[in-house]
Amino acid sequence: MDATTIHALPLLDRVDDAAAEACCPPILGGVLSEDEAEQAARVFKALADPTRVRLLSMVAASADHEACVCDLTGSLDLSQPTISHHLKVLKDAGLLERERRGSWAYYRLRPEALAVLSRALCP
Amino acid sequence: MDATTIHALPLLDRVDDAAAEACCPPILGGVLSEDEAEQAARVFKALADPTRVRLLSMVAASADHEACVCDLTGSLDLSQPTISHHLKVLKDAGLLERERRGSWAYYRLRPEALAVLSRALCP
DNA sequence: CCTCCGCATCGACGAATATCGATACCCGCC
DNA sequence: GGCGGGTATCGATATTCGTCGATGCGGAGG
Repeated sequence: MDATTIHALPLLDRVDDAAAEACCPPILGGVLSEDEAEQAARVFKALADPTRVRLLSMVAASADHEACVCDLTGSLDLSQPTISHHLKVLKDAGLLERERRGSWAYYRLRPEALAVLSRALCP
Repeated sequence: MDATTIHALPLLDRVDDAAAEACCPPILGGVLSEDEAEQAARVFKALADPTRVRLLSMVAASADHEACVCDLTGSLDLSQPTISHHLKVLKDAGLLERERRGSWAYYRLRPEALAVLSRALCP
């Protein structure tokens, strides 16, 4: 029920240990089923907003690929609830992971997720 | 004005001839500007719908990476105008290109677009 | 020229989404 | 235990989006 542990990236299921050469599973690996398309679209939907793409790039550009929410809210001219909402969307999509450290919340990049997406699109 | 020739992939501008080793320009290549994020999100938005992801995979799985509209409408249990709309979105995003052949319209994959997207996400 | 067929556009409508202010939650600190 | 600062959630609202039926357009064939 809670999306804290379950990320919307079942595409990962296709990437087992022996999938190093299996470059293009989803998009170009035959016609996708209704469910597969739904799962792929869910991740792309998380990237379908300029603010979220920018947030992702900010986290990726930070040290250790992680950033505190307070830093992000200060850089984006949007209200704090809005930033928090976008970060939640990225987290639920499996692109970021959250960790509380003291009073602050840090969001860290999940490079595997981007790798899966990248491989899914390679021609 | 017309989106027939102009595709929404200025990301291609970053991929010049000497960019073979420049693996990750957009997302992970530093903080994106407002405009860059907007352009990236525009392409992702085209992939943010299950029907469109499926259409793309169908075209990609077809011979010569192209498919006739009549084939696609027959496979998706959606009205013909809806399919036509989704194909237009994919075309305007630069992911597909259209060609009239006789009475039929063929949509062909643009592998460069997928390659750009793939490189943009690689970690 | 008229008709049929494949496809695109238009107008409308319901659903989803981005955004905000207000408020609740969590945690270190006094 | 109460306070205060950093985040998340809630409720509301305006905009965007997916879908459809109806209609327009363009080419092939009688």
